[in-house]
Order: sequence, then C-alpha cells, then structure tokens
Amino acid sequence: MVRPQNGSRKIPVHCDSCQARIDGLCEGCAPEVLRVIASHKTGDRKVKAGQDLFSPGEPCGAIYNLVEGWIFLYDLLEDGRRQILHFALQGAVLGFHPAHGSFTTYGAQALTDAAVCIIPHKALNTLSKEYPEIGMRLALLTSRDRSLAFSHLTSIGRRSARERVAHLLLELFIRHRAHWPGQRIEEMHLPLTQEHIGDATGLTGVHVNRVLRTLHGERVVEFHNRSLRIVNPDKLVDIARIDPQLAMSWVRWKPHE
Amino acid sequence: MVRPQNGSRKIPVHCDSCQARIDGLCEGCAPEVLRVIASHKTGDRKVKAGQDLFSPGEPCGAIYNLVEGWIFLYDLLEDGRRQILHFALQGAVLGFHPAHGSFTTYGAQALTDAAVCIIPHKALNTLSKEYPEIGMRLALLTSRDRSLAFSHLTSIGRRSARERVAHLLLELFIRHRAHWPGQRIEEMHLPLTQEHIGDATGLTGVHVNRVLRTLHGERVVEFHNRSLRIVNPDKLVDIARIDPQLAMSWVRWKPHE
DNA sequence: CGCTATCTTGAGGCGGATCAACCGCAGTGG
DNA sequence: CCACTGCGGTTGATCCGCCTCAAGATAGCG
Repeated sequence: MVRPQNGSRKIPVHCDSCQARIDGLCEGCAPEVLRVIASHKTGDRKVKAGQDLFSPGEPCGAIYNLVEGWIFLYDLLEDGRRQILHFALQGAVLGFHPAHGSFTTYGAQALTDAAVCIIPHKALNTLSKEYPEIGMRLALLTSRDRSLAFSHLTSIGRRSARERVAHLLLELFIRHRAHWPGQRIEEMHLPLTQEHIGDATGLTGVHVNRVLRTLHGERVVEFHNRSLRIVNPDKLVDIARIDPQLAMSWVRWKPHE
Repeated sequence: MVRPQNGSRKIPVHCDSCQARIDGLCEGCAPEVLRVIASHKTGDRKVKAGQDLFSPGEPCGAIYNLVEGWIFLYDLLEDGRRQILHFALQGAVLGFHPAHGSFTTYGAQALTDAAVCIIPHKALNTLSKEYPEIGMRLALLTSRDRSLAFSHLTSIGRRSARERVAHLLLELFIRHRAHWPGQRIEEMHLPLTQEHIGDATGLTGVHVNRVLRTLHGERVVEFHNRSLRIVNPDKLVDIARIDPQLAMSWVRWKPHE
C-alpha cells in the first residue's frame, strides 16, 4: 500500500500546474485564500473516522478547512438511503453554504481520522474586507466543486454501472495524485468501502462488487483492502470515457497567468 | 395559461425575502453584483430558442448574465446521450468556470428566446478589485448552484422516477415563483418538453410520459402545452419529499442581516 | 480467538429502457 | 384550402440492468 503522507504533513508536494515545491498547499494555483483563512481560524478540530464533522440539518455557524484526511459530503433520505455528494481532499473548504446562519442541507463525515481548522462565518465577512481577493478565490473553489457535481450528475444520470465506477475511481485517483505528484506509481490508499462507492454512484454495494470483480478479472483495476491499484490505465480511461479537458478541471483551480 | 411577463420586463416583482419592489433583480438579497457586473458589460446578445449560448468544448472568454428567458446547462456523451445539469432563470450568472481562459465542459442552450449581457473575464478581474464584495457575492451564487446540483444528485441517484419528476417540477415551480411572487395561482409557463424532463432526471422521455400521465390521473399535476398546473400541492410535496429547508436554499442567496 | 464489518456469490424480481406504432397539431408550401 | 412534414406526446410489448434477499466467506481487530 502506497501512502506517502500517512500522518506526516511534512513531506513537500508539488503543484501540478506550477511545479512549485510547497508544503500541503500550492501558493500559485491553490488559493492563498486557504492560508489567509487558516490564519483567522478560531480553533482546530479532530474528527475520528466515521464521525460527522457536521450533520444534515444542523445550524451552520462556521466553515472548515480540511487540513488532513478524507471527508465526504452526503445526503440522507428519510428511509435511510444515502447519496454521497462529494469526496473532499486536503485543502478543501467545507460548510460554505448559500445561506449563512441557516441550516446545513447535507452532512460531512470523515472517512479517515481527519483534522480541520475552524473559521466562523463572521470572521469570513471581515476577512473578505481585509483581503478582497478572498471572495473571488472562494468563488473559484466553489465553482470547481460545482463542475465536479455536474460531472457526477452526468455519470449517475446517463452512464452504466461499469462506466460510473470506472469514472469515480479515476476521478479520485487523479485528484489524489494532484496532491502527491511525486508518486509515479498507479497505486493509492483509497479509504472507501464498496458501499461508499455505491452510495456515490447511485448503485448498491452488491452491484459495485460485481463490477469491481469484473474489472479485476479484466486486469483493469484492483481494489482490495482500501487500496486501489490501476493495472491498465488506458483501458480504465477508455471505460470511464473521461474527457481529458474535464479531468484538468478536477485538479486546477485556476491557470497561472 | 398564466404567464405574467411574456416578453415585457416592465412588470415589477417582489423579492421573496425583503419584499422590495424591484425590476427584475432584487437589490437587497439578490446580489448587486449583477447590477455592477451588468454595468461593465461589453455587449448584449440574443439567443433564439433551441440555440446554444455556448457549446461544450468551446473556449470560454466571457461570463453572461441572463436578463430574460430560460437557459439550461447540459452535458453530452459521445453516443448522443444528454444530461441536463441545471435550469437557469432570470438573473443567473452563466459561464463562470474554475479555469479562466480554458474550455467549457458543458453547454448552455436556450429553452425560450433569451437575452444575456456579456462580461469578459478580464473585466471581472478588474471589477473585483473595484468592488471587493463582488467576489463573495459570486461565491454565494455559485454555492447556491452547487446546492442545487447536490439535490439533483440525490434525486437521480436515490429516488424513484415518480419522486424525481415530482421533485423537479416542484423545484422549478418554487424557483420560478420566487421571481414572480405576485402570482398566487399554482400555474406557470414551463418551456420544457417531456424529453427535457427526462434528460434532467436521468430518465427517458417515454417513461417521463408515463409518470406524468399517472400524476395527472391522480389529480396531482397537469403538464400540457408547456404549461404546468399544480392541482394538489400538498400531495406533490409529499411525493417529492421536499425538505422545506432545502427549498429555501433554492431561492435565497443570502438572508438579510 | 471470537466479533463484526466487509466482501462475495447466487437466485429471482422489478423498474425503467428499448423498440415500434400511432395520434394530434402547428407550420408551410402548393 | 388542403396535402405534407416534423415534432412531441401516447401507448403497448418486450427486454435487461440493476436491485433485493439471502447465505457464506474473509479479514481486520479487540
């Protein structure tokens, strides 16, 4: 299992666009909004794997910056069915809702032990006056999330189970690798169960299993033990029908001028 | 068929939150970003029904403010299958992508004759320096779109055909009424074909037809001739399983302080 | 070493897709 | 004024992808 960080954030990473060597966040293309925001935090918070950072329907008083770990956003129906809306990686801004001071419409749960820093909404308001660029940076971040959500919509609405699963695995692989581009190996720690994959793709865990077994049998990907290994990248891309253009928008916030 | 505006934008409307009487855009809660942005437009553009404002894969050099008409965002697969991502109503900001100067990953097509004003990306950059609030306003707008996309994800991923259709109709009705709150009548012009509804809900037009016929037979909604009439609102809400909390986020950008 | 979550595999059923007519209606042109 | 055309809606028959239910098999983990 290849997991370069594994608890230590001291390993420097490269930004995929600017190739700058930085610690955790890219200054050029990943928004400095994160650093500035983080500097105004009122506190940190650790979330254990399986715990909610916030739950659906809670009052939302703060936004969070994900410093470490995996967190997913989810929606819950009354009958218990769950839809996973987004997988958040390091550096993500969470809890930024259109209506401040209202209630969350979805929840956020940690897949691994995670760490966030907390910025109250009030701080954000004053902050945006001090650093006018913040607003636009935040808009770009949110816009990237919207693009991702759009691509998930297309996937769930119009693709087959096989394509959906391939698409999701590839997306997570690409987004993850963008954070750790030093790794050339087509293998990563992916802290999901097959049921998570099902809830993200609109399938059942059982059917995800069948798809994964097939893909395994075809020597495309292996997913065991929360470790993803891409055996045949070309074929996976082919199955997922990824638009390379789109893939870029998954990792880039903004091109360098 | 009740269609209050029908080509004339002179009818004043009320903001659902602030009750201010305004022309087209609410100053209090709908962001003044729109007015400011519009004041920096380099031109207007009319789009005929059925025409693309922009197509998938085009270079994107400008953002647009929808002044009049309905426009939907869509994604196209190679084999021709289409997913509708979003229905944009008056006041919407279109074409704001995470990577400026790159290419669009989805298209925007007019459902009715539509009018937009054009703001080049460059203008946006300088603009955000002049009016620092713009960025944050834009972030909130984009965040609202993201919430909508999330709720569509849940719908397509986890709800039955019946629930999805009910959900979409109710969403469009609520969002539309927010622009024309003077109308008490549960009837509106909805410029969609059943195929559009299918492409938005991940169903086929044929199946949408069956669902609509059933709902008609149950005296819940009538959808004829691009006109939607909600016969039994309570039942529709019940079928759609709308979270009232969520419904608010469809129309509100930001609560008044 | 037992517990519990997760993975695996099979059998059977169903919701929605697909395919194929046919209808109604608004243009449109003779 | 009417034939022609094309789009959208309607309906039926059939099919299939994925769900459901159920029973093991594995494998982390205390």
